[in-house]
Amino acid sequence: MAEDWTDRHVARWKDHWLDLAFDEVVEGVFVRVNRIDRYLRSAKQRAVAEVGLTDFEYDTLHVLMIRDTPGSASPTELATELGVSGAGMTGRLDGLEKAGWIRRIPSVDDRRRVIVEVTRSGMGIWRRAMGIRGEAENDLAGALTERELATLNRLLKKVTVRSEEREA
Amino acid sequence: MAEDWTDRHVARWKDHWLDLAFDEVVEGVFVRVNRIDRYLRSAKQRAVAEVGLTDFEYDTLHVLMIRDTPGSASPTELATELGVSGAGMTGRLDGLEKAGWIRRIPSVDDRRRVIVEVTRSGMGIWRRAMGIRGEAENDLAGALTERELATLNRLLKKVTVRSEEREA
DNA sequence: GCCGAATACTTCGTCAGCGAAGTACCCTGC
DNA sequence: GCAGGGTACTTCGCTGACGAAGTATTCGGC
Repeated sequence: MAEDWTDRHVARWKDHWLDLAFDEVVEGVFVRVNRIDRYLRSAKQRAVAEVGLTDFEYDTLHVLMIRDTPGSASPTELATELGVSGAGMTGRLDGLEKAGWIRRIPSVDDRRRVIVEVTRSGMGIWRRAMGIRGEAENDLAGALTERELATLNRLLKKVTVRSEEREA
Repeated sequence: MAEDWTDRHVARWKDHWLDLAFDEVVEGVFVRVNRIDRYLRSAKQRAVAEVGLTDFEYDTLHVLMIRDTPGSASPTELATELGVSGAGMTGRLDGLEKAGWIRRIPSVDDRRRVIVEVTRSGMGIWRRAMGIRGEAENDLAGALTERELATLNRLLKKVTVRSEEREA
């Protein structure tokens, strides 16, 4: 197979930094993981721009939708899942609310709380972005056979399982 | 094997969003790629904080070092490789220069140009961060046998090759 | 049943980054 | 040999995010 960016990266590294010990295969795996993630991020950004959302507006709608209670959450929950500060969340929600994609509803049983709910139009625009985004993923996946995809998935899971052990 | 975050994500998705067609394995692969990348990003951030660098300071030193002419580049080259604007690069270099990790040298043969050069202390701090960062990668890689790692690398390369075709 | 601690969210001041405009310089064609 | 266009970097005004402080509400112990 022709060489990719990672091959060139690894080759260059070897030439210049012989003294910093590293395993070529390990380096290759994680650089490629990073390159794929980066590619999909930019594909996502294009999808999202196409329907008229910014990156962070989409992200916020996305975590709001893909949860046990789809389309409804507290600002704090969203902030945690998005890895964003409470203050940042307030700012995001202000924008989304003004655009009409979500609404804030004061909780009746605990008046400190606010419930964030997606609107019909918010759900619509998120779904359109999702569709375009899925195309890019399926296209990439097409580089592998079904058997290869299953193997890849199995091996990646071994890695994520360990990473989640480390996080715990 | 026990379930990971991605398994739960896929299961939840299936329950709530049957109508948005998607392939479980494809979704699994790319969500896991994202989870691994995210884990390594946060591991990197810890490594980098430990030696006293911010994320973007490390990134800048890093692209300055891992190139054909290690430790020397123009601001524009760095900006392109980091995906940052020219203005942003100026700001980063100001900080790095003040901290004594790089210096700006005016080019003699083209006085519009500036050459960014890493200093001895800049190289030292970058290397320390690299070492800690490498430990996290090797630890994750330990979840797989050498044979599995090689297979994973081969399959990932098939995917990156396609992504690079799409980018061209 | 009331006081102090905890919780949920917002406001405020600051920072890194962006795009656009500005400055300085080089190069090409006439 | 100089005018016009391009290049390399910096400055400027603005935006999204952060942490810390502020406001409002609930909870827990006595």
